[in-house]
Amino acid sequence: MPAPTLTAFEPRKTPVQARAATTVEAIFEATIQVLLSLGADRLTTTRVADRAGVSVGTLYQYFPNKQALLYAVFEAHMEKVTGRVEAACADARRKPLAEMIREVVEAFVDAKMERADISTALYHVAADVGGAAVVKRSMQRSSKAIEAALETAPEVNSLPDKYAIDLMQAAISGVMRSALESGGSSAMVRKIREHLVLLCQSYMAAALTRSH
Amino acid sequence: MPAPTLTAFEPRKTPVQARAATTVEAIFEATIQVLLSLGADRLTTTRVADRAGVSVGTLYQYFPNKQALLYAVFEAHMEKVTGRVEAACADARRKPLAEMIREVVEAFVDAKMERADISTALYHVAADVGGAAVVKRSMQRSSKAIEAALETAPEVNSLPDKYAIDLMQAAISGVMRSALESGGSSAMVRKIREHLVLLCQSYMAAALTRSH
Amino acid sequence: MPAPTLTAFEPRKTPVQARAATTVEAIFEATIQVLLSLGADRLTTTRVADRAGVSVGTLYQYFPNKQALLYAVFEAHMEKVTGRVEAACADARRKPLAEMIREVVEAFVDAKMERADISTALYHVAADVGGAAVVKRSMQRSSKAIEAALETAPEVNSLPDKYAIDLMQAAISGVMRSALESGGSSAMVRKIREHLVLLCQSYMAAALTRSH
Amino acid sequence: MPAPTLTAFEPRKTPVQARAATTVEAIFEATIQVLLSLGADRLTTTRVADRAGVSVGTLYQYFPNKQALLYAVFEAHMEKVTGRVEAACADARRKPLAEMIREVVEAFVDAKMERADISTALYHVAADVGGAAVVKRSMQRSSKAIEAALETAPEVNSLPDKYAIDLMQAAISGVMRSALESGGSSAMVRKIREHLVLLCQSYMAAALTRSH
DNA sequence: CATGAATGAGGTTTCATTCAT
DNA sequence: TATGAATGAAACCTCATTCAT
Repeated sequence: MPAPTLTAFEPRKTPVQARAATTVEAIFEATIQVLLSLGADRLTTTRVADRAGVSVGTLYQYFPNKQALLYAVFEAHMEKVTGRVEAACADARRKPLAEMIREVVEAFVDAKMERADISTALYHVAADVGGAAVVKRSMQRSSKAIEAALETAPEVNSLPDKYAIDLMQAAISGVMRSALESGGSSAMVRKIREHLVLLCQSYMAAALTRSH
Repeated sequence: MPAPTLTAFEPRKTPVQARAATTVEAIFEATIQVLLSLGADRLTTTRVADRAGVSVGTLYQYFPNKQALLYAVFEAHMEKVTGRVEAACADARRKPLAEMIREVVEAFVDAKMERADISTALYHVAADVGGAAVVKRSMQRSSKAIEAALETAPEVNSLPDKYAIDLMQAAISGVMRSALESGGSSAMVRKIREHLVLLCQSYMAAALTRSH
Repeated sequence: MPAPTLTAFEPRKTPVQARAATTVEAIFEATIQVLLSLGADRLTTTRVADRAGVSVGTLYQYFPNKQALLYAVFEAHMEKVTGRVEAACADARRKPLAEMIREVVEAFVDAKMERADISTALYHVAADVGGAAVVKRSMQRSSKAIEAALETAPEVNSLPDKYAIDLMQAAISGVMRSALESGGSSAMVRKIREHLVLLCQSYMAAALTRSH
Repeated sequence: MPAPTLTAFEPRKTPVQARAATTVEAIFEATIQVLLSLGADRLTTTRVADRAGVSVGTLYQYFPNKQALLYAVFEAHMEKVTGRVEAACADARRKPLAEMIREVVEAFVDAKMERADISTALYHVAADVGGAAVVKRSMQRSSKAIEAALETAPEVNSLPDKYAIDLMQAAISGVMRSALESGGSSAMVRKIREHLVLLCQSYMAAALTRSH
């Protein structure tokens, strides 16, 4: 699986006129619409342009190719989710460990669920677009935020093993992905959210105990 | 993501003759080779046939279309992994809970890692092919096996909440996927395996406690 | 002007079935037809395929891209002309110098004029297709043939300066190109042919005198 | 080769203001730059405008379309070369025939070589742009100048056959083109220049003898 | 006058699939 | 049964040109 060259994805030009900004926004939105209604492999640049009410040419003024477009959309989505997690971490400082973890986990779950449809649609896309790199960056940012929060928890003396946090995140992501892909009801989601909190709490407790 | 019709994927004919079985095997192997060397989106039926040393026409004698081929390959892979987990569950009966979980988790990790390259390559494929259904079936089988094992553990009186086991599996899968996609070293994999055991042990303990 | 990579032009596959040979021939012929009727920059692969009575896909089975097709056509044309010159050289052995030159020059002129339309059409094409390399190879072959012939001329003791023959060829080509592009009448062509002979005879005589 | 309508190529407006003249000059220069760095088929109006530091819109204020631009650039180049030849002819009046021819030929060669890169780049362009007409006009002007010079040569009583001069020019052009396209070293160019003088001297001598 | 965003026809190329041999 | 030539819809992307600002 030859990794796509990331440099090829940079936006072609930055809009200077007001009109252009609107256009880019419309293209973004249209991409998601098409993704949701037709799925990743029936998404074509022409269709996106149509839905956005612009011509293909216009689309290509801002994105050098299809991948760049999808990459940008994916990145924006990840940015939103990561932002939420960071915010939750900031809010949770100095609270007891269990509560802290609950809040962070719930923030993540809620962020994902809020635009569940988009999340699901983007899973399909990420693979063909070098999404791994974006995911990695996001995880690193989240990790940093979580570590910083953990350090302020009253029960925590020393940080856990450096893999522990990443692993926790991967576990959460995996569970959410699984839940989203099997299209669980909202009742189910509530249950999963509950359990995910439990999972993280018990794992963190264990990991911290071990790290003495 | 309009789910592909599953009925369309069934193999066109069952290889009754020895020659046919060989051919199908060759096609399977070739598919994986191409997947690994060229990636999912440069995989074409012609290329697979070439690599397998048969003509495209022959390929289409055994698989009604490209999706069916990929679906079959994916299914076979999942079958292998699931089989391993089931075997581990059978082996672990009556052992103490912690040990039981260790063995099951390690079986899963090892099965995935054994053909890590294939696992990774197939992630890309699963999405376009209705892999979700296969995954679901696999998880259900594993769940059943795990439950059956758990019932024999000395410490366990009552089974945990019915979501707990699925969630544990989803967590494990998620972590493994993340590890594979970021191409971790074997040292890292060992560390992750360790932690994954810890995660599952602590989570199961917590979930069982709760279910009283 | 970044020279096109020549390796990219090699035919994609050699026809093994009889049907295929016909197809390739039809594509060649169609290319020339389109070139003549619409010109180089309105030549599209689709149009060529249509004219050839096959689908575009078929065209691409034999030529990896448009350039490869044009390159092949150009090469075939040069091959024909060069062949004629070589034959003329072989025929002219041992004849007096003036006559020898007359025959070679006339062979070249006649070969070009015989398919004057194609020659003209291909000038446009050669540039975009790395034709320079083909031209060079042709010239080298012709040079060798001419040298070999000259050595048998009774008046010639030593060969002329090594640039002389190439230069003579370039002069002939240039004159023919000019004549073809300005679409001279056949009367004019006859006149030009006559003068070209004179030019070459006098130049060769001078060059040989000098080389003592 | 359907000849483009020449009337469509005339510049849209004559630059009367100083600013405009600068702009046009910049566009000319940019065209050549792009031609040299990217080649004829990656030359786009937008790219030229960018390189020239103006907007596409501005470019279209001075040239009604792409062809007109290229035509103008080509014409300017030919104008320079032709001018040089005319000057050489004027200088050479009354000198002995051999010397006269030497000077004219050398002027032509030197003019071409001075901007060898441009010459080469423009060969590619001329074809798509109706350059034949420009070439023809240039040749006619040169012919006139050469004839006028010849009449003053002491050895010349009557002018040569009316094709002779055109043919000589075509020969020179052909040789230079060939030399430029094969990218000869400067040593080689000197040799070619030498030989070209010889070729023209001997041909003219022969042609004049004949015309009695 | 200059700008540059928008247009969209049209070009090249791919590839899953069929079917005559 | 196996073959592989042929198909052709459909995807991606470019670029000359226009026109509102």
